[in-house]
Amino acid sequence: MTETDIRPAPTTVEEFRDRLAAISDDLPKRLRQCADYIAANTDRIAVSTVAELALGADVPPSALMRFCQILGFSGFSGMQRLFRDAYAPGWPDYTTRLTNLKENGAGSPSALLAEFVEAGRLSLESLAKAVDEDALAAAVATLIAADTLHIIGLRRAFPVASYLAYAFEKMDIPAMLHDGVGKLDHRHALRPGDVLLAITFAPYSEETLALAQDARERGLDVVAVTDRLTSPLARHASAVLTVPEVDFGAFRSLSATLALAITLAVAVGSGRQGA
Amino acid sequence: MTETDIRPAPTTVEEFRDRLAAISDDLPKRLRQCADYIAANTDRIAVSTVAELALGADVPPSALMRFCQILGFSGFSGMQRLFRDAYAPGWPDYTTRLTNLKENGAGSPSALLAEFVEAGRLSLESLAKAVDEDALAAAVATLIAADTLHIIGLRRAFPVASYLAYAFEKMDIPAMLHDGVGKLDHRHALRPGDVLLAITFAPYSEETLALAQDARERGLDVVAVTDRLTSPLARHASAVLTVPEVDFGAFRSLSATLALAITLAVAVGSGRQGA
DNA sequence: GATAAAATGGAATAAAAATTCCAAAACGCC
DNA sequence: GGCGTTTTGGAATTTTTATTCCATTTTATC
Repeated sequence: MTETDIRPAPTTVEEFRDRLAAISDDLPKRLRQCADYIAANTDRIAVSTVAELALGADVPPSALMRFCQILGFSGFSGMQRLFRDAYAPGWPDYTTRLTNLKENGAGSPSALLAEFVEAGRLSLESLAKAVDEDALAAAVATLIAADTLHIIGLRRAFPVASYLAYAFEKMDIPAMLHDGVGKLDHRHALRPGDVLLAITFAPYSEETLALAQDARERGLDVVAVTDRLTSPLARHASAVLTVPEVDFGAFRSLSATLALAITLAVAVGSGRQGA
Repeated sequence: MTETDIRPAPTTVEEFRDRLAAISDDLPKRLRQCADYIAANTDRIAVSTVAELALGADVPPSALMRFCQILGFSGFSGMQRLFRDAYAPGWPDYTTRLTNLKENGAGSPSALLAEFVEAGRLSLESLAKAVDEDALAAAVATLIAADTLHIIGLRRAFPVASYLAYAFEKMDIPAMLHDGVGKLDHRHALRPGDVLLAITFAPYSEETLALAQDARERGLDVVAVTDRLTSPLARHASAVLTVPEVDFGAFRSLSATLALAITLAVAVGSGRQGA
């Protein structure tokens, strides 16, 4: 580090992140530790002291001070001010409300709702954290290039499949929902150039796996939405998207799966528009 | 204030609020100011100094100190520690991740996903805040007392309806999904003692409204899941549940609606079990 | 492997914040 | 309106926290 990069301090959290990313490479060992720890714990800056953060990053306080100055602040206090001002906790009374709901007694409808809301929220958060961006991009690319989309998802995955069918229809994308009504077998509808979008979670639906295998054997691309990379569906798929859904009791929240589904739909929709 | 109420300090935000509410009445002028300001700005305790809060409450710092001690803390630092620690969960780096996803560029699949995840989360939070507990309890009671459940929800509400049908089936509750396949009209299946569970959002589906009206005219109870109390569906309903769903772009996240749906299903399921 | 430059750790210092204490003011009661 | 009690404001003190500085170690270069 030379002292030539005395640039003005970031004034927004955005700028802060940019600066952090920009300098993170080519930084000596201890300062790198600071950068890594701060990047992973940005949210704690507002409520911690130099000593606490230094302990967390496993560096002496003076190293952290130097780090703040390299970022352009006059010191730690300047950096902290940025985050204290921007600080807006996610509990403007939401957490309180949840607790109130649960206090109605275990098993009461309100308490159940609180549990499912929480399960949904956790699912969404895990999805954001765990999503494989490359796999997502690959799946979207595959779907954009397809002629007709075939969608299958049965039992608990059926709501997702039907939502996808609805979304594709809205966007004038040719799509066919294989819903198993009347035990009809529509596999002859799979034509070269088509793509199958299959959704299933443990215990995996036989019909879904069978259709995926069939599609694969005919040379079609298969995009899989499932719960684990080791899912049997993954074997037949060219792109696999996993969704870490949190269950409460016997029921899957589906929030995360639906968020992923609608993302696929809209991404494919806008991708095709441009094409 | 006498000094006899030296009770132990609150150890959770809940306890804090309770204590605050308990003492807020019968407090001298300055301390009352503290209580009011703190109640309205609880979220800033973690990131403020005594001086800053005192300024905000328009009292001298020493008054705020006294206030902290009345609450049971040894001083301001003790109170602040509670909020700094409580703040730890919530976003263990979830927000960071969201920002990263969005940085992939507007319109990219990752950025879209971030938006939908956020929309889902907001929807769930609003649901928790806005849910009418009495209406929910009433709806559950109605559904428990029913002979057969009829479920209708078309277009964007169809995933919800199908999920409900799946859940009821899993729990051996007699339920019939009116899905409009083949333009078949199943209204003759509505029999006295049955209940209709109807779901629709603006723009409201004609078929759903018609079936609800029909059911109502035959004297059946109708439980409505919709977006506003003034929805046309509400006119035909004996119990109305509203879901404040946040949209992103043209698409509804459905997270909150599904959470509500699954709550209904499980509450009804356990209610019938006990009966 | 010698030399210069950079990086580091920790002790010393400065600054800021929290906390106490008490004299003065306000209040309630007779 | 006087008297005891409670409340108040602010200055003094203590504690915590941030920051600087420099001797020592590490690293890079030749």
